[in-house]
Amino acid sequence: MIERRDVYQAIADPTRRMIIQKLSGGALNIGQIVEDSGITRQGIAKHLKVLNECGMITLTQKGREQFCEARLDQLDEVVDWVNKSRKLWGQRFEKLDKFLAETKKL
Amino acid sequence: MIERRDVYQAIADPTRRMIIQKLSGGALNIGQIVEDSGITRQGIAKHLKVLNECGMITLTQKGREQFCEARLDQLDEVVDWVNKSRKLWGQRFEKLDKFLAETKKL
DNA sequence: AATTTGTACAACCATTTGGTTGTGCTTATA
DNA sequence: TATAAGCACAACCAAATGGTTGTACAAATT
Repeated sequence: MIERRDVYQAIADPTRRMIIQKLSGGALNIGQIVEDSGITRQGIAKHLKVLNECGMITLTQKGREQFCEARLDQLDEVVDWVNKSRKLWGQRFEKLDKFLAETKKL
Repeated sequence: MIERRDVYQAIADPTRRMIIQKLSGGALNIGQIVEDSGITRQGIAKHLKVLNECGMITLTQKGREQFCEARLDQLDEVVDWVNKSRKLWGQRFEKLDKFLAETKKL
C-alpha cells in the first residue's frame, strides 16, 4: 500500500472535512480548530499533517502560534473528476441498448 | 476506527475511481472490469464490495454473470459538499482582515 | 459428460489509519 | 522570573486497507 496523498484522500475522512469546513471561513490556529472538535490536539495535528501533505492547507508560523489556511482551489480537481465521470453518463444508454441487444441474441 | 462507508470513501481509492470511470460508460461484468486493471479478480471483487456498501454501484445477477452499474447520482453529494465549502470562500476576506487587524494591535 | 468460464469465500499479509498518552521545548504573559 | 499557552515529537494501539493465493462451486459450452 503506497501512502496516497491527494485531494480525494484529504476529504475522505469526516474529521478532515470538518477541518476544511472550519477553515473555509478563514485562517485559524490549531487551538481554534481543536475547539469543540471532540478529539485531542495531537489527533488534529495528525490530520493537519495529512492535509498539508495533500496540499489542502498552508501553514504559517506567527510567533508561537501556527495558522492554517485552506487551499480550497484544490477541490476543483474533485469536481472536475466527478463531471468527467458524469459526462459519460449520456453515452451509457446507447451502450446499454447494445448490451441488451447482445444478450437478447443469446 | 469505524468502517466508514460513504461516497467520499468510495472515491478515495484510485482503483475504485478507475472502476467508476469504466462503469460510467454502462454496465459491465466483473471480468470486463478486471481487464487491463492490473490487479486480480479477487482484488477487484473487494473494491466492488466496498463500492456496493457505499451505495455507489448496483449488482445484477444475469445467469452466471454479475453485472455492475454505477450509481453516478451519488457523486452529487461530493459536489454539494465542495460547493458548500467554497461558498464560504467569499466570507474569508473580511475574516482575514479582522484577523490581521487583531494581530496588528498586539 | 467433461471442460471452460464466471464467480464466491476464506485465510493471510504488510502497511496505513485514526486515534490516544506522555514528554519536552518555545513563546507569551502575570 | 515563574507560569501558562501553544505546539512538536515519539511511542503505542486496534482496526481498516489493499492487495495476494488457494479452494470450491455453479453455469455455459463443447
